Amino acid sequence: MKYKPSTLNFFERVYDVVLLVPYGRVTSYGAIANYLGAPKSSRMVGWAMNAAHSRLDVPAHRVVNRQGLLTGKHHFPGTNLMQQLLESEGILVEDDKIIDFKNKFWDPTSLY
DNA sequence: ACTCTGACTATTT
DNA sequence: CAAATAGCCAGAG
Repeated sequence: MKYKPSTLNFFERVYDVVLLVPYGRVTSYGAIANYLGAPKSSRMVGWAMNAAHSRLDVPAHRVVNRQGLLTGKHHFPGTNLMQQLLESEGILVEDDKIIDFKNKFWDPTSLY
């Protein structure tokens, strides 16, 4: 079952996927984009996150780049809120990088 | 319709 | 390993 390639729900889809991220786990923009069927639109995911700021309470802190770096931490209020949020979920972060990222990584395609 | 931008990623230097 | 480059796509002015 394929989704419409329309960009109509692009942001909504991103929000849905982020909301599906289990507690104590993180995912990457690319993974979300890939799940949406647009592995090349990873930047759009980040863009959606930017818009998510004005949207629902999207746990954007659970979304990091492929290296496990908290690239979007500068978009959060405060200086290290994102890191604190992650640490409060049991995710260790050091130097803006998630420790044992590979183990904490959650891929939406794993839902299958 | 055109141009610029960006919370990315993979590849190359 | 760090920095630079190119590809990529959709939103905003």
